[in-house]
Amino acid sequence: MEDKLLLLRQHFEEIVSLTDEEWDFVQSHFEYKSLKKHQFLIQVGQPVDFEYWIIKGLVKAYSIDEKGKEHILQFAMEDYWVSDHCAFQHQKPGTIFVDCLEDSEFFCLSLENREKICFEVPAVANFFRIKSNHGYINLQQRILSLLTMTAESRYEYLLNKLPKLIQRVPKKLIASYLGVSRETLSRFNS
Amino acid sequence: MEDKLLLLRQHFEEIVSLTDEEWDFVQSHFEYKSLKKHQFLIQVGQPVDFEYWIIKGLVKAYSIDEKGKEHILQFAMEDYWVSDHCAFQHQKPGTIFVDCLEDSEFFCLSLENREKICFEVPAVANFFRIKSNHGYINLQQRILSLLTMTAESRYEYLLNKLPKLIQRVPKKLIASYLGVSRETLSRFNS
DNA sequence: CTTGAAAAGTGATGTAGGTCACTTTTAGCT
DNA sequence: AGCTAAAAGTGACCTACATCACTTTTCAAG
Repeated sequence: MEDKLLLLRQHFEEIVSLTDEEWDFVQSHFEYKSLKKHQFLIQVGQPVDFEYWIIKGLVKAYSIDEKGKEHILQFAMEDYWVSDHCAFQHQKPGTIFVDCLEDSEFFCLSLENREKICFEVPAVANFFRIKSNHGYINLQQRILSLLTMTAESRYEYLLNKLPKLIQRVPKKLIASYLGVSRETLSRFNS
Repeated sequence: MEDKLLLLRQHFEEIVSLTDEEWDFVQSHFEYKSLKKHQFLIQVGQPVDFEYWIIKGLVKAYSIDEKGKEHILQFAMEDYWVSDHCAFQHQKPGTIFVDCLEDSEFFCLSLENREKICFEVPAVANFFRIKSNHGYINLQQRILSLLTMTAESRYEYLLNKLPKLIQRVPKKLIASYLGVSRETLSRFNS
């Protein structure tokens, strides 16, 4: 476990500096969790008690429309944060599903604990501020890509940006992330 | 000007508490700017020295594709923050345009000053953290709407969510925000 | 190594929404 | 009030992509 916590510390220290005492305080507010492939981290209608930092593994966050079709909001793997941020922030029931595409391990942070460490250790508030800002920028890029690009160029773009991801995820899920049908995506390569 | 700064303080205090001394310190790091309709706040290729809190007015943030078509990332009005967050954060040249749809006034915050007040006044770091988180949640919603909804229902959704905005913005810009052509949008009402 | 299920590929056909060209309406300036 | 330019509406036609139905390939579990 120490090695895993060290990874988390490194993740924080990529952005802000923490003293050993600060880190001891911070790390004591995380819980550990591990799940097998196909198990759910978050489900629609269930409480969302945590946001999760992924130690290892791969998950998908998605919602299901009236027709039963899956729409993928995010893939998240090692070193990513994932949650139903909306439900988590407002402590409401989940609005999306998050489940594991591979066996996965997480460090879990409750809202109460997050606010505690943010108000106790300013560097942590700055860490989350900067992280959140990066996330915002990424989503803006994705919106632009949905507005400006064809399905095919969105696919090429993703191939370049996250080649590793494509290896680990079935194409039909990539299609659902790009907002295109499985069949259409399949016709792109050829 | 005092009244305008008071508005800004209220904006901060909706989320965090600040002492008078803290506020004095914080407010001294903002600059005031005012622009007429059609003037640019940010331009592609130009330095992005600030992020802007809108005291009054309305702006659009957009990019222009190879075919010269405009794609609107965001409308922002009173009490909103706006910038080219990506360029601002990395101090790179602008990647989008932001211009005024109405005469507008802003408080401007440089990156240096933002980091200064965030590291000096922890409440401010928490303010931006929480704000940024809200922004992230909004963008996620918009991505979901682009993935799951038809152009028509996205329009209806927007009509319900921001009726005031529709009054102030020409429909062709709404179309560009929704990712639909002007002509198609025009056929929805009828 | 086999086998059953999930994933991927493929053809035929349907449709939401785009594009182009033109008309009508609205709104800002002098 | 009168004029110009931008905005909005509309018809005809086009295309990217969806959907459906089916086949082939891949892969994991016994």
